[in-house]
Amino acid sequence: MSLQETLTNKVKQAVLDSYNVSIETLEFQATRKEFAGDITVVIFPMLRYVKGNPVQIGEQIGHYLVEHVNEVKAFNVVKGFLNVEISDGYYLNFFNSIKDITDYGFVKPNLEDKAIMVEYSSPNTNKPLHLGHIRNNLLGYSVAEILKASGKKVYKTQIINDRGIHICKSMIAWQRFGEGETPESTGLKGDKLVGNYYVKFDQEYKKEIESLIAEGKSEEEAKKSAPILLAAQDMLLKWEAGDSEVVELWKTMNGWVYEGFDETYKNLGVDFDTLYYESNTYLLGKEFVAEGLKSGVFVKEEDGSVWCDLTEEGLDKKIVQRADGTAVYMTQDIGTAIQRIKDFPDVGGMVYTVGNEQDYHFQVLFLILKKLGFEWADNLYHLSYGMVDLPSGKMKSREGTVVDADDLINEMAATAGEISEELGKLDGYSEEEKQELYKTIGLGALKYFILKVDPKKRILFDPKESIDFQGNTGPFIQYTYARIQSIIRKADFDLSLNKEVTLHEKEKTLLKQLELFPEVIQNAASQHSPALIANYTYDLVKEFNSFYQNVSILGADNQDEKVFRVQLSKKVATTIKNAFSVLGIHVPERM
RNA sequence: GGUCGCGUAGCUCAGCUGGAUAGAGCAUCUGCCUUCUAAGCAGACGGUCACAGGUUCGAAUCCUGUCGCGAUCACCA
Repeated sequence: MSLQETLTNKVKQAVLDSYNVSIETLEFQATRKEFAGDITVVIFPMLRYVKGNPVQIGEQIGHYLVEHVNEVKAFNVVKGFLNVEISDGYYLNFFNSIKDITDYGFVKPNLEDKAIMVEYSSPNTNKPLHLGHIRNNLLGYSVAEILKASGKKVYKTQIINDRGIHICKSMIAWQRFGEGETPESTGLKGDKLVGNYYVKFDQEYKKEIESLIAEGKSEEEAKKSAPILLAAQDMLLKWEAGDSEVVELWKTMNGWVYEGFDETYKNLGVDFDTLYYESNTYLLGKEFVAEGLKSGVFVKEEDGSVWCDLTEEGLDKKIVQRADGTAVYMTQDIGTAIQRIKDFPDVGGMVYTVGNEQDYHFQVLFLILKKLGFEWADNLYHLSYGMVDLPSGKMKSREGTVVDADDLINEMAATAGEISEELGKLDGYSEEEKQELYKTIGLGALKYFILKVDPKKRILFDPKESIDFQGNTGPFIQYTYARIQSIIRKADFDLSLNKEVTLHEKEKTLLKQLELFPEVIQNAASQHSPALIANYTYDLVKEFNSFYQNVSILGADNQDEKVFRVQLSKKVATTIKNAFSVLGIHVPERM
């Protein structure tokens, strides 16, 4: 039985004995640090059942607890708050029970349970990844890892938006202006090369519009009739018809992009268990549109377009298939969802990591899947996150106002390198080891910067103000880990705990913080929020540094204390490491 | 206009399933490296929790309205 359960029972008993009333629930909170005590029982809610003065009631319960609960050492009552002091013995026991559990806080997946599929990244294949994708990738990866740590079986996936007019635009521009350029011939990353032609298309398109307007056409007309756009649209038709030359070019250029993406994913440290391509799933979507028509979930308009009427649910009508029979975004998302469950029958729910601009889309998608009768439709979650904006506003690939993912990752490592060089603590490291470390620190700074904020909030990223390496940052936490490793390297004595020690206040605070970790993992999983892990880790590390700076570890008064402090530090380090692992952040041995 | 989200210190963010005097970091200022890594520690300064009502013993937190910012309401994705 946990301490809180014991206290709950005993408080209830105390109230029953003293006032002859039984109460249902109690409210506990951690005692604020300005008061003596560890756990606080809030008396106010009891006043509904127990008539009396909250201070007196608190005193009464406090006395009862001291008498009947071993772990309760003392108490004090401030206003309606009963602050209970817990004995060192309790915390030492707790520490002994977790000391050797290397994955403390994590729950082993129960393979009987249904798995969760987490979708993230899902880029278009016509341009390189940028900071917005980085947020998506980090969030998706981390939420997947958090779900795993909370005891779920997880598949990571993405839907690659590999077909459509956008990729035809890059293709047509490459055909016309590319002169046979390849990643090999230019030394460019494949996604960058293709992205250049996407920009090139836009430039040509704009030129053509201008000259058409000069010839007297209206802007709207010009936008629709620009030859290069018509060529792209024509190419899309050819693609859908299976034109071998177009399909060949499409495969080649997408191949370049995938190679580029893979490199970025590798650098970011994210991975996928299985991939889906839109070009493979939109047809299944159409099948289910036909089925939905039969069952009356959808209706066909006179022009042949197919709709889902969601007005009863307070939403609009939504198109699921065009008049010409071609698939829309919704069609293929329906297909993809169904395909995934077919491929992985153990999946019982899905998480979609997609920006909040698509809130409505997912509301509708989930509703439609439910109407189509899929039971798993109840377990779909849109992990909706805020946009990453620049001071100048939204990032736009075509206008070149993007923060490129690869560039940013490299810049972060470079900055980490500069700081490290200045501090000069890496004697004995080879150049290779140093570069590896700079990458770890740079990525740590970037990932933490993004993951520590609540997913649903938008992030303003100012490229001129570089991401911090001090304070509430990834490197600060990594630094603390490295510090502990340094101590462990020096502690070349027997580390088995013998006698019980008297806890220092800072040690007790650390133990209390460690005690919270399993609960934090569970909360982060149920709320799909890496930010909770980040903030927890920061609090733990802050406490540790205070301990480190105020209490001598290797210079403790006696061997027992020394051993205990090293062990405690070690546990803090592994907890940092584990917490950071679900954020996808590595920790260094030195820095 | 309808719908959804956000609004907390100069800046970036915690806290939001209601509880004590609203917490961190950055920035500014003061101390601390002849003792375990100063990417650190200890402290100072800084708040009408957007605004107005309401519910409650108690509201940053819940409800309603107003204002501001953003998103969305396509036979685009």
